[in-house]
Amino acid sequence: MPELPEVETIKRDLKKHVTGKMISRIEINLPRIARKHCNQDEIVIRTERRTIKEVKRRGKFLLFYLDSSDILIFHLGMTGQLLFCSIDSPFEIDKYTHIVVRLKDNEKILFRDPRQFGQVFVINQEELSDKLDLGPEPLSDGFTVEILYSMLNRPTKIKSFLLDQKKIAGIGNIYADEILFEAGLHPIKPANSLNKGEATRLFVAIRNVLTEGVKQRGTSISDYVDASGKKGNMQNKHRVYGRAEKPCPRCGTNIKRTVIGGRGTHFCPRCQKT
DNA sequence: AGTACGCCCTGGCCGC
DNA sequence: TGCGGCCAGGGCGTAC
Repeated sequence: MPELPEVETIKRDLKKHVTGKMISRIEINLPRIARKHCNQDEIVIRTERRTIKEVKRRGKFLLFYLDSSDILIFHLGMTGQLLFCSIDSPFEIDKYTHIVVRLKDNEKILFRDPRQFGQVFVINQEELSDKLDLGPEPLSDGFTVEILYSMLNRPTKIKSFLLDQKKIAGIGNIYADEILFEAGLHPIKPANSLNKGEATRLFVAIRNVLTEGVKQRGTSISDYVDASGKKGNMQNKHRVYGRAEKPCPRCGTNIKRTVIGGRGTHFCPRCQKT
């Protein structure tokens, strides 16, 4: 569910609500969510009575910088949600609420995740680049056509390339399909077959589609909601994702669905060239 | 070392 | 109404 635009939306919401606030205690009800990098007891100990200095995003990870040199990190997997809970915006702690981050005045951040693919862990700031192991942020100034072009040096299908977090951080299955439609590139096209012009089109499409996704506050197809529990609007703007056998908005040809790298892939067989 | 696939889970939807 | 089968936006471990 949550790709860069969704995590960015949640980050902006939580930043407003929790920056400068102290974590009284974290409760972890499902150990498997805390299986990576450190165990659940360590997470509890290293976050207790720590103040949240900053909230940031890196790829699809959400980062809470603490007043120690530690960072509390969440990944939402497929169905994860982070809900800010207060007197004004109460949320029920249900069977899918695996983590409760308790703040003062009965405020809380709830982590819900029906499919349990999410993760939580605490690492030191110095371990960040090592433990997350991500490619560049596609919306940052540091990401350029030249950098993108230099990474397109392998015969991997371009769709798989876009999904590889070590290449570019934050693109998931939905935005990958939308980006390739925007760029007019067939998802099976080998990455190293793109010429400079095609790489430029891909670069522009990555920026445009992700920026529009953030502007629309993300895509809500099933589980995704922001930190207030509200749905995004980007699903209404999709041109290929989830539109198999419906007409292409550009040429009218029926959109096709196939499977690439085990993921459902939607494309216009006429507009998108191999 | 790079790439492809099965698998981790649960819920929703479709067809019988 | 019930149930089996299939689908799902992510990432990892394993096998080449």
